Amino acid sequence: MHTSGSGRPAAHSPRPAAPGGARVAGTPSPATPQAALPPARRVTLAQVARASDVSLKTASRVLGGEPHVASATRERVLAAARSLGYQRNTAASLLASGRRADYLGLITGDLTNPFYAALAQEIEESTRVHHLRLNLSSSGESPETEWELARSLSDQRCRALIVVSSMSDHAGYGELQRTGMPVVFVDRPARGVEADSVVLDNVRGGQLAAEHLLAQGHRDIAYIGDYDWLPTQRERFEGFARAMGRSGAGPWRDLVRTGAHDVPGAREAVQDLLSGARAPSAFVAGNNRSSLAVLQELVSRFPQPASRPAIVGFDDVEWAEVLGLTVIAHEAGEMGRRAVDLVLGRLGNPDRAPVSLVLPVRVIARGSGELAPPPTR
Amino acid sequence: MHTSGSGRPAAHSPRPAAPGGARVAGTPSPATPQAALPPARRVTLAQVARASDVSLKTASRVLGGEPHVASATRERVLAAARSLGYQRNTAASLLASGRRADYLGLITGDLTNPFYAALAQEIEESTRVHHLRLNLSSSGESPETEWELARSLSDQRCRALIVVSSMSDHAGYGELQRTGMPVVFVDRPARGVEADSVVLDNVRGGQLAAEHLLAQGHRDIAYIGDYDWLPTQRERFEGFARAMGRSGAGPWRDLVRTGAHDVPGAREAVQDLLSGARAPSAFVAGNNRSSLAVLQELVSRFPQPASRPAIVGFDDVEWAEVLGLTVIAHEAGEMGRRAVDLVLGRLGNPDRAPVSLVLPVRVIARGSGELAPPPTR
DNA sequence: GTGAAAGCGCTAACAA
DNA sequence: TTGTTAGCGCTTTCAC
Repeated sequence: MHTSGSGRPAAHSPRPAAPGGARVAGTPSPATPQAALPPARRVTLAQVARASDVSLKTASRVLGGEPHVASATRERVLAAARSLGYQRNTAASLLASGRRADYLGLITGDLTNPFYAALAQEIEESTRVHHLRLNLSSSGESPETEWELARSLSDQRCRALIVVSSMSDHAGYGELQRTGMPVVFVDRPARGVEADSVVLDNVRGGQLAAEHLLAQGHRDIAYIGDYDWLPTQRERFEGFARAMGRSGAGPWRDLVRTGAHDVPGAREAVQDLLSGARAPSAFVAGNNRSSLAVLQELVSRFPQPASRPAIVGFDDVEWAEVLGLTVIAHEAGEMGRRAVDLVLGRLGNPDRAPVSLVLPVRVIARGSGELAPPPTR
Repeated sequence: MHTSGSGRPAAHSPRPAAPGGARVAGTPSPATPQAALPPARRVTLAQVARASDVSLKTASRVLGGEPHVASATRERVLAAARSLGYQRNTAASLLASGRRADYLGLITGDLTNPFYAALAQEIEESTRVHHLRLNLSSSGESPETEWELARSLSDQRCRALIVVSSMSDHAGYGELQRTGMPVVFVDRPARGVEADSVVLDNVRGGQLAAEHLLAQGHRDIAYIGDYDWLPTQRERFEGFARAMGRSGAGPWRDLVRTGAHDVPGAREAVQDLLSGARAPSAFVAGNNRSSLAVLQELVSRFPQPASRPAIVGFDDVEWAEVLGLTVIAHEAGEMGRRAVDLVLGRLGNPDRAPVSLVLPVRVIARGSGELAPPPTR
């Protein structure tokens, strides 16, 4: 048996041709070779009809779940379909009927961000309740990829689309809407197109975070934020700036670091701040990645929890509780449910005026945001 | 402006008809009503052909990216397509060509589990490299939902399927394979069907966890595990049991709690153990959910880190480092890449013998697993 | 309750 | 380089 491993793998080896560290267990070929089976030609409705001695149309009725078929006939067709291994050809069905597919499309930016994962999960569940499926895909925050995915979904006659968009202009989506596909924007508002959207009250979130720390007596409050083009980042920062401006806390802008989308990037920003001339006594983290980055850096630099700078994070992720992290929380799940409701509402009433929903945020105090600044001032 | 919120929402209100806590910002209707536009009838290739004064076939060639078209003709068709807002009908295209769609299907069990999220992310990226899209959906660990999704994907003539299966028997997948769609099983092995698979060396993982704690002198080692039907859980437990059995650590089976899939469930199990007659001095957590649950419970019961029971978790999640959690780690990303390689390999060579890959695991020591048992024994 | 014919929008084969 | 013809597998009329 192999050993317990040899350190981290070569990062992203493009095509691991050789098995590398993996153990290959050649499955012994059992006695049922699949070569004996017919070629990859699919069973068609016509074959089922012939086998059960009915017309094509009757077979179609049965397999399409239509009424007005004698139950004896129905059973016969069903049996034939089962024994032949019939699988409906969705493409043909869609083409003939002119209907749209039975799934919603969801384009998100990053599967591994727990916030989007929670959102996707909730959308999935809401979708299922309405007897629709969900086709989830990720743009990797690339506008080009996003548009490609959106086009592809539209070409596939997807029923409706929910998008966490990384595009700065959504005029192109108008083209898709015009073919009868509702589009709902989540987390980031629609720009340049009339469409429904659900977003968070980000301005208020940023403001609450700053005010919470100001109330503890902090003045040197740092802000760690995401990409500057992200509407969520801009709005959260706007709220932060508003509260800081009002507070008279001095030249707070020196302690602002934005543009870091992942944990390593944000961590660098924190390191930079902590080794700067004016070390902050508190941090506002603009999302869950930066929250984690700030925590990692603080924990490693300040072994005693009580002596650490304060921090208010964003997004109430699963690990926030155990780390005693004060956060600006919101309901990702609620956002998902609302998005599905909007999409279905518009499916039922395409001409309804666009709706923009703004969901509330709130502070959850867990200790990290209630630490006082050091007395030596 | 509304206040900062009013506690947690009513859990899963089925259809939030009224706006509730959300602010509705009615978007002012701009001057471009979309009522003036033509109905939702799509532009067809025939219309593009007519508009650019070429045959249907030539238009098809241009829009299908085929060669052997005069560049002047090509431009003319492209221009017409653009100005008419042509969108290819994928269903018709697939039907006529008999090809399969340009995406892989991935069925996973739980979008919000960071392990599966990382897996999906990597599969997405590997897939994109090969100019294919990814259609991700979640079964919610329901075998029925999984099969429905698999059938639907197959009916849509999805190119190939990667599954984190919650079914106990996979014979049904054979039917899908027979129509020419490769199926690869990830994280959980194929049962009852000949198919490629990539899994972790779970037995060894469970064994390493137990041995690590035994080496620190622990004897009262608890095990917190997932659903008993999960192959990963069974194998991890098997490894744990093997190490414990060899160790002569007494009646260790009393300290085993399995069947908890989510954090609250696992947390209950930990509470139960900690208030039992024989409190464990160490924990092995069978996955990242139970790791978090154990940590939450230990942190809340034992304010001093040094006095806490030891813990070795499973899955190297993002928050493990900041919490000093010793884990059994593996490469979820590697698993994803291998799965895509297998799927593409089989696409190129359908008759190749099934391959089973087993990826290695290893211990990452971060402190929580190196705590000694209390001296009072 | 059942069936015949037409055609959804596109591509494959072949011809010109 | 371009066009013609014949379907792909299904659903929709509309008849019986």
